[in-house]
Amino acid sequence: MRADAQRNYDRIVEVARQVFREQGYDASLDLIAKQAGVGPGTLYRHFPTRDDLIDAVMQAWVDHVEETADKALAYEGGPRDLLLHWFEEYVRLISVHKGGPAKITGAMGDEASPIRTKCVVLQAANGRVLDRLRAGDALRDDVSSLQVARLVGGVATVADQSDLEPAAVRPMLEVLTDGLLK
Amino acid sequence: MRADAQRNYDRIVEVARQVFREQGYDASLDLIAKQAGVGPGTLYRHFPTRDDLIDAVMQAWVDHVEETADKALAYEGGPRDLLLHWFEEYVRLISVHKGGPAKITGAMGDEASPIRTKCVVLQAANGRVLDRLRAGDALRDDVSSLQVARLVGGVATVADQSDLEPAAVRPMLEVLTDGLLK
DNA sequence: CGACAATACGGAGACAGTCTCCGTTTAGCA
DNA sequence: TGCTAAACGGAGACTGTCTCCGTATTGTCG
Repeated sequence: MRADAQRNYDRIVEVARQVFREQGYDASLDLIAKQAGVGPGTLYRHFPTRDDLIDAVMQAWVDHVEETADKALAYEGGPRDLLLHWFEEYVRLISVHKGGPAKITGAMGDEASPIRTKCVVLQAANGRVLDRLRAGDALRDDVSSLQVARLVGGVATVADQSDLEPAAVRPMLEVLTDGLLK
Repeated sequence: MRADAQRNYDRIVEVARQVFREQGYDASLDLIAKQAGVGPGTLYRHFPTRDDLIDAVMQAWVDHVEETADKALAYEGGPRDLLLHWFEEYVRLISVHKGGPAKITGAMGDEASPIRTKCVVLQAANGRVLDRLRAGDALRDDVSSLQVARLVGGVATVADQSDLEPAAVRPMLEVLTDGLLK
């Protein structure tokens, strides 16, 4: 990539991250281009679709996901607390941006989604935690990791769309936890 | 209301119902106006916001909700089957239109929502079923009916956005059911 | 019946967002 | 330094939302 192209690419991603955080994922892309000091054409050449831009914005986030899963796995305690704690982290992770839960959970399992890579990372992290529980024979065995991701994603989506406090989300996650453990 | 106004109102609702079913709740309103043979001004005078139109479209649906709850309550069997059956019906009810689950579940608890009346009806129906279970001391008592509605709504939202088959939704509802019963 | 408010209509157009095309500019190599 | 491929960026086409206001219709009252 040419130096100027790289410069603009980075600039756009940086601005987009900020704007998405402030206004949600449906912010105007032309506005992002303007704030980044480039024309709309430049933005659309680098990121043909909105999802492509979102994908780029989330790059840093990926590392954070793995780290969070590591921490959750290091947790010493019962299965219920482990799972509940992980679910809370999971919700927090996918809720960094307004509209994020719906976006991510909707793309989960969709092979063709532009943000697929992010979903894979998230699913891998979730799978690691669940496998630990499966190893201890604590998890009911008629649900897949994908289904669990969708269940928790569903709670996060509702919480996001209804502007719920974390305190209001917790009991819902408890229900999930109890429903998932043997 | 003047006769011609009434005529146009009915016409718009009828067309909107069909278009929403085909294209989802974000279909173009000007297009609905055109198909109904009226100007955009007329549509927007009758229905200032999209939600107002959606609300009108859902009027017939309200009756169906109550009826469905009645049927569920008439069910003879264990709490688990009763609850699971009701949840499946609930998901079906709010999934009549693409985007419906998110729309309805997001509005739940929002006093100012234009589709609030619909949510109230739905919550009342849900409350009736849950109260029956509470009477039999079968339901965990740290969750409200609203929280249950959000949990099931979350599953429906994810299913809607990921185009899941009913068969894929069932196990998720089973997890909820098991998590909710004592 | 006819006239006159009151009510309702509807389309032109302002505005905002998406996305593309293409003439212009620039980077980087020879 | 000169050349070419790569990249830029903005004008503008297109689509959807929503409003304003001149025009048309309704229904009532003398």
